[in-house]
Amino acid sequence: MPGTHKKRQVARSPEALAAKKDLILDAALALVADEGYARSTISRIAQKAGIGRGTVYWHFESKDELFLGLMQRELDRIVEGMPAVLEMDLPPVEKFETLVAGFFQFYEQFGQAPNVLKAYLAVFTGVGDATRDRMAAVAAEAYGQFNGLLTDLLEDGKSRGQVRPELDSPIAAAAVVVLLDAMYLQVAFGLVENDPARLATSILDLLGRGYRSPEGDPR
Amino acid sequence: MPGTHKKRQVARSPEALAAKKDLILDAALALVADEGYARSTISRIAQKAGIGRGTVYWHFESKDELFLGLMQRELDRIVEGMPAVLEMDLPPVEKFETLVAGFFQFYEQFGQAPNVLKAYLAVFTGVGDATRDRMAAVAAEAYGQFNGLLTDLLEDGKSRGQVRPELDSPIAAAAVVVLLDAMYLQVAFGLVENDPARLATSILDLLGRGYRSPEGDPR
DNA sequence: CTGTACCGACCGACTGGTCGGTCTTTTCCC
DNA sequence: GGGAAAAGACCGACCAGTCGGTCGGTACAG
Repeated sequence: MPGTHKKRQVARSPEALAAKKDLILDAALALVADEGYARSTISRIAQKAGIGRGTVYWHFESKDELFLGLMQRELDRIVEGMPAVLEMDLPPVEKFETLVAGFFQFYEQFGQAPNVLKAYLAVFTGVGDATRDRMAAVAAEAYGQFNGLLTDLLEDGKSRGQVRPELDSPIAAAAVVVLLDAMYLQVAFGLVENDPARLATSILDLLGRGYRSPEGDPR
Repeated sequence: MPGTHKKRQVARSPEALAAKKDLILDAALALVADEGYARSTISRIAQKAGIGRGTVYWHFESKDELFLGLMQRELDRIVEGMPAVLEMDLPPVEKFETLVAGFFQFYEQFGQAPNVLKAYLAVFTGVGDATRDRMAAVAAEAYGQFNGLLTDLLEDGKSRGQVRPELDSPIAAAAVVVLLDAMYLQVAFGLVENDPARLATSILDLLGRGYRSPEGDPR
């Protein structure tokens, strides 16, 4: 079918609606990623999405609402892939590390890991207080899920002698989640000059075996 | 000397100048800590400092310059106390952990750790690109110093058998620095509901001994 | 009188959000 | 079927308000 020109999309269906919303969110993400929240005005988001200013407000109640939706969408994507790892036929510690490695890879898939991270942070700090609380709640839920999986794996690992029995699993899992995600913030802002990949490997090693020599404490 | 009213200070000396600058920085820090960067306007900073709007611009070239100075000042304070720990009569691993613990305590001394952290982050994301780069450079130097000390201590620990010999000290040190500081960001934004103190303890334990059971890998 | 320290009215730029209006698609009545 | 009316999707000029920064001025020390 030649000459299939669709300069004006028809929309109307829920899918098309969602697609348009995605279009706007994509534009917002791209913009905020390399210009920061402050410069990501509605005008420019609309311009980047190739739509009118008012249209943005037709799809989203406010600027804050737009960015809340952005975070929600991205976090949903993270959570989505997590349960698959649990289906794998591996000992718990391996699953644990696979899950963690997957977390590392998550941002890479965007191609521009630092900027994406930066973007979320920029949104998070640039947005109004009430919205920030809601965003935190959304994020906390995603983190809670990840945390729960890791806790279970650590417990499972304990029962198989792979994990130190005296470890407080929920707290340790929380520590791991916090540290992993947080590390990327540092990398994103260029506060550390090390290669992220090497840093990630080192962190996994550090978390797994610790820096202390296993031969007791000479003290 | 009764009736010592000094509604108008004389200043003039470099110390008084610096004191005034500090006054402004204090106001900016307090404001940004509990209102965020976006609401920390020059007007309100001036108001909080009890001075006129124009006066702020007499002491600082621009708003960005003000916040750059703010970050510089606070980071200088962190770095200041670090070498003292090295003088202590302790084995390297203990020094290492003391240093790390001191880092934990640093923010507590403000009384409102989360807000201060949040403030820096808000400044960092709210500020212009050029200023952000300069701030990152300032931060990177402080981090570099901390990192260097930790690396030395790990190396020292290796020579005494307290630290796993195969550990890549500079990378591990970087990982620790990154993780420690970054964790507070998470806590500051309420992304983790755990008690920061317990989390901190768990992290130290995790970094020191790892989650894996020392009895080899059953695999 | 000169230079330092300080002040706050004022300015231009820009922002998030609104609103009247346009064009397209669907619905409905005959 | 056809034509009118309603609904949906979209647009951008406009508004009120805010912000960083300027600038003319005052007070005072030397």
